[in-house]
Amino acid sequence: MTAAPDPTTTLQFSLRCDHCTVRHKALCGALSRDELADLNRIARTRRFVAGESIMSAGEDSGFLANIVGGVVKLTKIMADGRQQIVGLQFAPDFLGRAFRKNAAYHAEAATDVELCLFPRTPFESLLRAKPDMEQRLLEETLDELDSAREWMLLLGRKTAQEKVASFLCMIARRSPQAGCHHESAPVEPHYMLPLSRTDIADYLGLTIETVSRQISKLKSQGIIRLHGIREFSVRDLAELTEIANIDADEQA
Amino acid sequence: MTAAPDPTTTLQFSLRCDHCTVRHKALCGALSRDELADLNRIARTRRFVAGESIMSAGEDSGFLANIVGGVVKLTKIMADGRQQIVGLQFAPDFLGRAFRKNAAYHAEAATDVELCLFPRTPFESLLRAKPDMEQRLLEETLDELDSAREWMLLLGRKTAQEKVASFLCMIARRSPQAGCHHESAPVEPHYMLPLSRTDIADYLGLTIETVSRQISKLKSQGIIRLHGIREFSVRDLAELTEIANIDADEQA
DNA sequence: CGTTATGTTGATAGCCGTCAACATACGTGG
DNA sequence: CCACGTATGTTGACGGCTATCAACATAACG
Repeated sequence: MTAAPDPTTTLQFSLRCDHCTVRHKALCGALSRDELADLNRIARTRRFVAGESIMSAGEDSGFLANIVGGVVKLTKIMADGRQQIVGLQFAPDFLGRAFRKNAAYHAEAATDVELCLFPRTPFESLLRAKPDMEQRLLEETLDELDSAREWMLLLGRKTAQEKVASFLCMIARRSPQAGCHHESAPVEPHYMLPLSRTDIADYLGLTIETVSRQISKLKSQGIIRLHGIREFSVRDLAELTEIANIDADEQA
Repeated sequence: MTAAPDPTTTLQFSLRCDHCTVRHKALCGALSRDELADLNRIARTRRFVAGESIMSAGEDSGFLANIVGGVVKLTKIMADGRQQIVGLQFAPDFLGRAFRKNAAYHAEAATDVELCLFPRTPFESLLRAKPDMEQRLLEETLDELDSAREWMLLLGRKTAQEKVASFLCMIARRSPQAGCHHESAPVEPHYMLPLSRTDIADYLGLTIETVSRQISKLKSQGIIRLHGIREFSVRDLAELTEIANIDADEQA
């Protein structure tokens, strides 16, 4: 970790955070420059390769984090091995269970991941001291709760076809390319799948075989196209959305 | 609504809140006596009978609330009528989506319910002004998120038998009688089911027929006893927990 | 006491899980 | 560059779990 210049000497000091790609959207966006310098002093970045475990259920990893890049999956595992992904988090989401040491789930890098790590204790003190930041965390947590409930509807009531279509819609909607509908670009945007078939199955409460079959079916129906195994494009997003049985108001 | 005495005249004024049964556990427990008087001035209580709608998805009810008594179910409904309960809330839980007008789900009284209602705007201002209270809301929201993820595992990966057993365990654990294991009381504690069979099915992602069959099966196996239709007792809670396939650490 | 709502039980069907074979992609060492 | 082994993904056959449809039982209610 490189030490930042003493913030008391000048207001024009530079921080690693200045180059952070998620700086203005993440929790730390609520901080003043001086506060950011304080946070900078306790934070450090770390990379995880795809598949690497970030935190384990029931044990305190000792830190909380911002996701700078990549996708993190949160999983629960039953004694006999059945597994369910209970959350997918993208940059610049916050990672970790504030105010409780033992998370009830595992966190694992779904892709290569870069995190900005904060030791738990000083970060929780900072949260308590900065209501703006705590409020950002509250709003992010409320959004995650809404997403979780959306997924409960999917897990409890949707068919395999609807589940897979819903997943592809979610990926298309959350991808960076989304929204870039150049009139001049007649090509369909390509989306990356951040998960393996096994992970998709664990996210949707299905088996890999069923996931594979439903993807093939959508492909043969001409709704989607596959480009390699981790990339796809959508012919008609409205039609895919319809197959997914997603209400208008649940897209939020 | 009865007006409280002017708090400036004395510190010994009385409030309706003094008699509130959830006062010390709810969000408002974070407030000083004067602040409580402020809240008291904008709050009012209201009763809902079982089945009555409290808030509808996509529209702003204009208020947030504490649950003083009863059970509230949060539901999502698909266009074709399929329904999923995405949350069950008991006193003294907080009800409503702070900082967003349009909740993505309906709230309905599962039993007769008493709420302490707060108009949205002044309550959100109060939240912003009182970090202690906001922090309580954050912690409650984090707990709800944990519960939602717990339920995602159930919906995605558990069998019908495990789902029903898990539900009964949850009721037993959250019931007021829970924990009162008098050595001198040889009778099994009786628990009330706060939901109809239809609601249980919608909570577990099953049909009412399957719920009914699984309950009958547990009864015939001697794991549970039914007393009427809305009351049950458990012969061996450990055995029921085992059937539910609940990990030790997920009971939190 | 009749009527309706709610819950139970049975028969059947269909969706999705399981098991198995095969295909493709990926990595490693010759 | 190719051969090989492993990991990952696809496709097919079959079976079981749970949904569906239906009849009946019980409870709730006027």
